Amino acid sequence: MPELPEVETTCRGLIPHVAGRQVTDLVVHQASLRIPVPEGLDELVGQQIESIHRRAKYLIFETKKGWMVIHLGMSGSLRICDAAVSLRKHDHVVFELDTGQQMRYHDPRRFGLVDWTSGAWQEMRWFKDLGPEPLTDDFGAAYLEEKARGRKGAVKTFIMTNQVVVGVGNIYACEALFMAGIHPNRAAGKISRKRLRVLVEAIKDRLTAAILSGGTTLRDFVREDGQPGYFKQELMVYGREGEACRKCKTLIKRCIIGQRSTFYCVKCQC
DNA sequence: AAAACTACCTGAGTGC
DNA sequence: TGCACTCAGGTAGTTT
Repeated sequence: MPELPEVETTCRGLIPHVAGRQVTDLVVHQASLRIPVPEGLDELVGQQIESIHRRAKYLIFETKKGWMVIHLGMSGSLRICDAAVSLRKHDHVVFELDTGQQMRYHDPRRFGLVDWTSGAWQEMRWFKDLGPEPLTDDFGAAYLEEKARGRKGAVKTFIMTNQVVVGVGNIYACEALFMAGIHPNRAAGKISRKRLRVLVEAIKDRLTAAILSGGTTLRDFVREDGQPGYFKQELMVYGREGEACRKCKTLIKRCIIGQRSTFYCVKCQC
């Protein structure tokens, strides 16, 4: 999926087109997503989108009547286009706006979700056990050290755990660990506070840089205007198995950690 | 409590 | 050209 930078890119791209606009109609072409698209989503019709927020990898659309929550799963995207543009396969939910444009939720693998609540969004099950946002001061070395204490599992799995910190997926976990010089398989609880500080800064740095590049497009991700993100060019290890390390020329290795492909440099990371 | 594994789904790529 | 197979950005839920 879209990890945090891709969701943030989508959020920023949607705001000029959607914030302050009214949703005049809504058509669900495929309700069978990660959870069924709820009936209550109809309440959105006639409402003005006051603003769009991001929490973790969730997009939150604010109206006076309630909140729509969208997660892009592994292959989802939200695009703005003219109503005349023909629908594509996997355009599952179409939102008609009072500008005459449409916002289309597209998701081949259907791991994403579209949800609605008339209560407080924070009370929804998606937000119950989430850790801090990585780009805020709530996420720091002291916090991470406390969380890591006693953990014997791989640090890579650890930083990808949403109860620890949100928004770090497989790409940016690999990239941040490379930048921090930490081997992805090292036990989380056995990393010094000094190195955790470096890791925290590496996570913030890579996520921030990726947002500036409009995210990483491997296959599916596109911004609201259909353009790809350009951070792929800056990847140091992800997807580079057998290629030369950009720092030391050693060939990049791939292994499986927590069922996920993991890329690292044996010389730069220990 | 934490770690390990499962399930959800389509499409692209590879090897035969 | 077709078939069988592997792999892919996430995460909630279940089992060990």
